[in-house]
Amino acid sequence: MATRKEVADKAGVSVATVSYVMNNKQGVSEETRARVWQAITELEYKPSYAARSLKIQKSNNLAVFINYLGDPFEAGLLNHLEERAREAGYFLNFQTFSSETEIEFRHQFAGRVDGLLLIGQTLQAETLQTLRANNLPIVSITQAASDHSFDAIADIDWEMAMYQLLTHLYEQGHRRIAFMENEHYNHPHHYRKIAFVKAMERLQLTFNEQYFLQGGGRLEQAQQQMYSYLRASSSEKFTAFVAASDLMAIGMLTACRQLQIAVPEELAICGCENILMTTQTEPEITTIHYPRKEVAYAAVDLISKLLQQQSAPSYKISTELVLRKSTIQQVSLV
Amino acid sequence: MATRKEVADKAGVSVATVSYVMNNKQGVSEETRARVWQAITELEYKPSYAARSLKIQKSNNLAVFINYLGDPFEAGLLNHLEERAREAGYFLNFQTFSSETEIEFRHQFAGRVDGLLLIGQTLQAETLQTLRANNLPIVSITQAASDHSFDAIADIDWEMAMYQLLTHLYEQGHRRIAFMENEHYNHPHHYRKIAFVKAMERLQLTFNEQYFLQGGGRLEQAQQQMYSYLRASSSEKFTAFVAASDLMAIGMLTACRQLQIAVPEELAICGCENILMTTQTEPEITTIHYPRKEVAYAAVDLISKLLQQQSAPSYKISTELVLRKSTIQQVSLV
DNA sequence: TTGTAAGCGTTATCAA
DNA sequence: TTGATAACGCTTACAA
Repeated sequence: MATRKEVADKAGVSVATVSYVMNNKQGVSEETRARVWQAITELEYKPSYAARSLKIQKSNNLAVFINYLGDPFEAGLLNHLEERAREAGYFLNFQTFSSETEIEFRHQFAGRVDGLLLIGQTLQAETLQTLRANNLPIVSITQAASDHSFDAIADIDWEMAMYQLLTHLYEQGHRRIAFMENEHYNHPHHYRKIAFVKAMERLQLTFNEQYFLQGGGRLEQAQQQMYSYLRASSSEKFTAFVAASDLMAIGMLTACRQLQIAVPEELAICGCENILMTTQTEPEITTIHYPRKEVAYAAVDLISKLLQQQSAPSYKISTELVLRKSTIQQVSLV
Repeated sequence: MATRKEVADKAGVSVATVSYVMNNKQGVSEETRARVWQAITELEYKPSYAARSLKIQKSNNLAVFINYLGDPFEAGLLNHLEERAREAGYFLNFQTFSSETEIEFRHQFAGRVDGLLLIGQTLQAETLQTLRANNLPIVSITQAASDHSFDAIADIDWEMAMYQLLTHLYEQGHRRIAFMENEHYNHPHHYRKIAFVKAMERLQLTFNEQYFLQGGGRLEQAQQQMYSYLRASSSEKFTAFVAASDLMAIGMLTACRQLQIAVPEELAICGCENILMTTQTEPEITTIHYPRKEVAYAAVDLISKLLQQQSAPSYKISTELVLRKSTIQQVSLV
């Protein structure tokens, strides 16, 4: 790799001039500028990121805390995050986050990234403090369950969305509506449970802890839990299930097929997110649409602003229900 | 952020000594070592990555060229890559790669990452040359279609696997076997087509260009192409389809369901990779198992070795077929 | 319009 | 066993 010094020598100027040219500063004569560019091209000179970072105290790297790349919802979000980050000149470091590794984790980022993008995780107070001390702005995509204030949040209006979804089920005649949750509290799914509970209360529907199955956010576990639930003989069964994620909804649907439970006739199932796979199942799955591209772009824009000391108000949009066969019956239950 | 100088002052030693302690060099008295550690802890000192990178000319970052994060196969691979990279002390930069951006792309990495992890892409000769000039080792996960030699490759034995898959179809009575390809040549799917062609020849099965449908690697396109194919009236129809990816196989299955074509009775469908979703469809999909964790770990290990100037021989393992209902009939076609 | 030089926070060589 | 000090390659006053 050619260095700036070599370019300077070749062009017969000082190193400073090379910098001026590289950074498009004005006050350099056209003639010198051309000569310097020529040398740059010939030597295939590329500035050193490390040196530049050290000097300006910026890395142009952003860390993204992910929960599980095997979830298509998250992968889709990351896809768009990366897209937008590139436009903005950032490199992204994807980091799988879990509570077990949180403590060693929190010291990893100072000086290595300029900011953090979370996906609905709940951080320990001390982690938050360390990150703050290192002057790292934090933007969360999707609301975390605990409300420690990040610098900004980009999300949909979950309470509204969940209320709409439950209203739809209510109109279809459902009264006993259960929820497949993700029992890990520091996970974006957890806030969806909170929204579910609020919506149930608002509709004055009864529920208790029995109404919550633990799917762990994973398809396999959701499928297995649903299977157990369906096999357990119980006098009063639920008539509808909301899953905290589409992936879990898909697992539940498979459990129903295995046990020959008709969906939606015997049981309605719906999810959150609207991942592509919900259109490939039989029946297709009713869900809450989560506009991944829009939210991801907003999140990158927010953190860009924060890094330029601009104000960055949180972004929260309303969204739509996607009604599909898994909750729609010809004849209502009522 | 405290710097090394502050630590040195606080501990009453020189900056060099702090470095010795941080890097666990021997030759420092226990007493000084303790004093320095104390200062480090109290000041919450963390070494600066940028400074360190500049000095030792290493970033401990690796770039990963991805094709499409929306494909669960790739996302799964990345999940394991990240896992292993973390153990090895690397941060990963995921970069969506496409031919359109390849030219600007190739200058982005010098000095910013220590090496590259590809996922079956085919690079232009000049890109390869630039990367080489910058002394970046390149390891490819899955074989690229063109055989420019990377420093190492971690993959399964596609030719063997595809031959096994076709043999299975052959034994089920199929003779007219088509392939849903990904027409983008610089993509891992492309090598699977090559393996398919070889296996067809080995089994002495006839085929021509009509035998290839273009699915673009995406579920939506595969579904649509399959739909068109199925609707087009043709005297001689294929009896089996191999898709270059499971995602495309799923799209094809949906097209069949939409047109009420029975799988596997009227048409057999199978894929490659064995993503989780192939167990959630009706019928479940026969596929080639791709051990993502194993291959991903191997790839990170290979690049680690290369970065330590150790020899790193390519890794190629045989794999297994996963037989499921989408290709298995009670009564054979023969 | 261009050059000089200090400094970013490390590592590592050489002395002491 | 420890301390000075010269790089690493860049940015940016300030000087010329």
